[in-house]
Amino acid sequence: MSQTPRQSAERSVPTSADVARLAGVSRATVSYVLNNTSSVRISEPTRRRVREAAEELGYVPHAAARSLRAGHTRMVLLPASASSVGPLYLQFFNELQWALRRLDYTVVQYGSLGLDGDEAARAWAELRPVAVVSLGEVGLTPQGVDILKRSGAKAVITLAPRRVAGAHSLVMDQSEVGGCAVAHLVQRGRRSIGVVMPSEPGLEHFAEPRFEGARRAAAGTGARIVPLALAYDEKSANDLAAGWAGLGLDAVYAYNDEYAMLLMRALQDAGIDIPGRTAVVGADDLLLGRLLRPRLSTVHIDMVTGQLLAELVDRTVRDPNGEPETRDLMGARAVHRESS
Amino acid sequence: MSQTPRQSAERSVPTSADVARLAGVSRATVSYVLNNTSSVRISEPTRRRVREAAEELGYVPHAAARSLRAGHTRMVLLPASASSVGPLYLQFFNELQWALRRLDYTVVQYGSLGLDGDEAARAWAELRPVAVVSLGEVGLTPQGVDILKRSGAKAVITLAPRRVAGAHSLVMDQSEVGGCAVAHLVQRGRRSIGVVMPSEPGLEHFAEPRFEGARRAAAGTGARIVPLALAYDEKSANDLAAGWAGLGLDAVYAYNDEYAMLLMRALQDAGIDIPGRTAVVGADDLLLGRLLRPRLSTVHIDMVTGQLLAELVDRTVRDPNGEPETRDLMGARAVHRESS
DNA sequence: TTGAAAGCGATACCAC
DNA sequence: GTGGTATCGCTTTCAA
Repeated sequence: MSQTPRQSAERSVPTSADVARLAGVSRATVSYVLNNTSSVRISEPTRRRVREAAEELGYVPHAAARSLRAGHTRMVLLPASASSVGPLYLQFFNELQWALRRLDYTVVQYGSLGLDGDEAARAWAELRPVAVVSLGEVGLTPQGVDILKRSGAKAVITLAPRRVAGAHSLVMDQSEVGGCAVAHLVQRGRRSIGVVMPSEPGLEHFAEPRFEGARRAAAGTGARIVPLALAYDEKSANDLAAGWAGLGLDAVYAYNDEYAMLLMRALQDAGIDIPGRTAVVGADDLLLGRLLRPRLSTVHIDMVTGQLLAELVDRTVRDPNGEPETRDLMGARAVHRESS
Repeated sequence: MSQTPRQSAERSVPTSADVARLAGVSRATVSYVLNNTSSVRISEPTRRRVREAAEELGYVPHAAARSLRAGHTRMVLLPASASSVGPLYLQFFNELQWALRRLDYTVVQYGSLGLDGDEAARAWAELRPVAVVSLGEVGLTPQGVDILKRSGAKAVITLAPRRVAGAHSLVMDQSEVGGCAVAHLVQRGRRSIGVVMPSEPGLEHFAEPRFEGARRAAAGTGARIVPLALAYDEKSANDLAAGWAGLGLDAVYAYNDEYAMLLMRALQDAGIDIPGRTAVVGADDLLLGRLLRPRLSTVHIDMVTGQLLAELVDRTVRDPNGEPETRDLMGARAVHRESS
């Protein structure tokens, strides 16, 4: 190989041994000083010499070495939610990161796009995270949970629509969203209700439970539910709107506000009066929905706060043998505006 | 402390030594088999025994130990972009992750919310990433870059509005966006142009260059530029609209499509004709902007593809001593619809 | 074809 | 107060 890096300056990465040498002390002393170890008293001059040496060399401790020695990490791994991030999730994510860092965890998002459930779990396990908080982007299986636990994860928490065996499942029951929307429409006298299913991949985990919730809410009310495929582009919306009359619907729950805005515009352009002829309801309570005319009715989702979840993570890490709680952490309520 | 974990089963994490023991071979053999080391021939029966043992124990290699031994990682660290992620960034991010994983890198987003530049750089450096790709969420200083390089990062790449000394700076010149918008407005005969500055923290890195670009585009045309603070809520928009007449503006460039939609609605509600009395231009070319009436004019941004950036990362990792290229990777063009 | 052993960097126990 | 040193899990050279 011609890759011998001899010419490059390639000043190698300083280690604690380098710091020790420069400060004229042992590596142990360096460790004590830099970690403020309280069980040992180091004289002030020594401390200063060590600190200065570390500063001068630009010493940064090696996380891998440290965690190897320690036998555990403080890493909380969040599978990176690629698709399906609305502003709601984003805010939640930020809160969670904040709160976890305050609890002295290192928060790392791991890009798992295109890995299947168990591949992903293995990849995560290699990093030996102390906790994994999955938001349901990757289908975490019971085997996946087992892999993670066997590799030392103290807490495996899913915020998925469905429960996952073995994990502390915090179910965010998406079906409530669909349920609220349809209950609202039924209550307002609608009986023939379309439910938009986004064609975009990755949204099924959310769309299907929402649809199920819609179906359940309609059961026994005499209302019928019709699934409607819709892609997030104007053509798809116009096609759907063009055949609207033939569907015989008097209302539609459009998965979320963005799809609802798209569909509502197409319906308006097709001459369908809203809410007169067809009522439209979205979900997520986006600001933009309020700007439409008529104003978009929606389902407001109360998300668990990041703070709360961070505390659960911490509690579970400290007592991993507590009973996995399966709690529902999402509240949903319909917000009536003008489109329904 | 009463935390002695003696009662818990606490089956400890399997290591390669455990696999070796179970398979009746040495740790070296285990390593050879599991890594498909080609420089050494292992008999097929042995291979199978090792594989089965690993499977049975649920063995997952310890990334920290491996990289400690190897002296380097394949980790590409992306500071997690907390605020300011539009759908545009999201797609780019996903592309980048995909492409990097295809090149056999481990992509990790590190939540750096609330850390200042050098703190953040030190935190990242602890993980010894082989590359850092910053999208400008954190103010990466030349010192920060130095810390990273000293800790072994082969590539430090910024996609920031501004150049950062020492890094391979891929400038995404946000000022072009503002420039395009204002040039478009001037060309259509507007001479008194408001430029929205979002009040939300974290957006300054984008908003300021965009504003600068706007100012430059107006210079010498006789048009005047007026900064307008606007928060992303209805009240702020209504307040701004209420005083609109007093501002004497015939056009506004609203930072991006979302702010533009918000402001446009408030202006319409205040009885301002658009585009007759005031033209409105956004940026990002969101689908939703096309749904408004009048349809929202915007600035379309051509983002560098994730694939391209991934290749640059890989090239830089392989040849860290190449000249840091400072390339502009963003194209912007105005899209005229109906609001201007 | 397989095994023994050194060593990556940091920590914490035990001597001095 | 401070210094030697064993150790964490893994890879890889050298010997057998």
